[in-house]
Amino acid sequence: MENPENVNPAARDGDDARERLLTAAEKLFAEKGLDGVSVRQITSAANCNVAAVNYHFGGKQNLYIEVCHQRLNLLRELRISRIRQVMTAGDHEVTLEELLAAFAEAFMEPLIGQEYGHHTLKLFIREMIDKNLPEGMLFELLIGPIMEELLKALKVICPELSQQDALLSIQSLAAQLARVAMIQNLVSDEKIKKSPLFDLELNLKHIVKFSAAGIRTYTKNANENEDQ
Amino acid sequence: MENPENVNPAARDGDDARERLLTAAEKLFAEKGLDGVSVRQITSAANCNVAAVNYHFGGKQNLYIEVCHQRLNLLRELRISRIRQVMTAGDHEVTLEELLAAFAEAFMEPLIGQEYGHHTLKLFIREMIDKNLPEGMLFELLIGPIMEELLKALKVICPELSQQDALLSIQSLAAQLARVAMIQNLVSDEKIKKSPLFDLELNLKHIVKFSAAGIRTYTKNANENEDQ
DNA sequence: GACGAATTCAAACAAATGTTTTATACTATC
DNA sequence: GATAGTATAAAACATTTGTTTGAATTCGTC
Repeated sequence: MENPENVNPAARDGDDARERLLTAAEKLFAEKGLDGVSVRQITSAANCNVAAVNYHFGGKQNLYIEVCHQRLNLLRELRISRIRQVMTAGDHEVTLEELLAAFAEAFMEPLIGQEYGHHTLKLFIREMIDKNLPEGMLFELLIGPIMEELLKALKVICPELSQQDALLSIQSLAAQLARVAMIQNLVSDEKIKKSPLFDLELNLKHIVKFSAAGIRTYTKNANENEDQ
Repeated sequence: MENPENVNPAARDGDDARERLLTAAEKLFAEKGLDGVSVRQITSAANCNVAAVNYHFGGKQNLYIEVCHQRLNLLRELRISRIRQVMTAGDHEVTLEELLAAFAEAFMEPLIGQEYGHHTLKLFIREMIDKNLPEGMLFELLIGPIMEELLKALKVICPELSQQDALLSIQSLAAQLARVAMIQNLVSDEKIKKSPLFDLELNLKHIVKFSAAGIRTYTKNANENEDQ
């Protein structure tokens, strides 16, 4: 109490061991997954004892869940706020391409570039392959809310679009974005990365154009019936 | 020896230990990945001694590479032959939708349904996240040749399509298909699976329509310049 | 300064890992 | 039937794993 600014001396620079463990674990788990990292790797990266993980979190798995929880919440808020921001810009009617471009940016931004943002996608892909999180956590905390938000926005712009077609289109969009993020992060060969096909801007432009056309296929003939 | 039909008793039903190891390892590696499976799990599934892996393959990793090699070759031939088959059907001009649908089928078929085909996608996704195969093996044995084949077919149907637009479109298509395969395999919740959004046929129809529209965006205004 | 609680630490735990070793069984050839 | 080469087997190898223990240290509070 004597020091009103730093009541807890360990909190000097957020330097609690618990906090150090979280940041060290976040980076390591994202890189190599739950089973790819040993408790000793984490604790030595966090500069604390092996027992600290069990003391503060009650086990390796709990630490993993805690880390994912933080990351999921952050990611969700980033993306949702970006969608809302575009939809309420207000100076003019939002075009379909603008919405898709904004979502594409919101989708990609946390997944590429940053120090450990680089590995965030890895973490979630890994989670889809071998699940370590509680059932449904990924959907409830991330996928569900974002889909809902994008669906709402899409319906404003394309009112004729049926719920089902909208959802299918959203998933097509997300799939393409995930692929680009994957490639941006995972292709290590530098000379391949220079190829225009791996250029981020080019890919995003393509995906927006490609997907807008796909979506308009549903809006154009909403009352016709064209397939054979 | 006295039995002329089975000169080698171990070969009775292809029951070499080496062969048993390959099939057991294929299934297990696909499910859990290289690091997710222990040598003892493999050998006990193959009904042989722990040392057999090192004796026949010189180590766990070599066995993994051997398994992947087989699987990659099989997958590539399946898909390429399916593309060629459609393109040389010959009774009429192949439409864009027909090609896309054929590729979609060729892409999905080995990834869903079968006993261990179920896990093939897992194996490759895992390989993208943490690489255990020799550098470039995945691209050279699978992705590259298939892209080339599909590119060739696409150019026949859409001669106006530039090489770059064609490649981008192919990747958009593959990304969407990979997502569907992923969901088909990985979503365990049965009541979610019943949702029309997870219906395989519906998704494939959507992807063909959606992607055909996307591709035609490039062919329609090959000489115009429409984006602002 | 002293007390009790919270935290850190070195050490040890049992279990599981990939691989190697050494010995035993098999199989074909002479 | 003996012999060389191949295959299987049980056991031991040295590491590494996540977690627990119990003592030492630090903390806020009186």
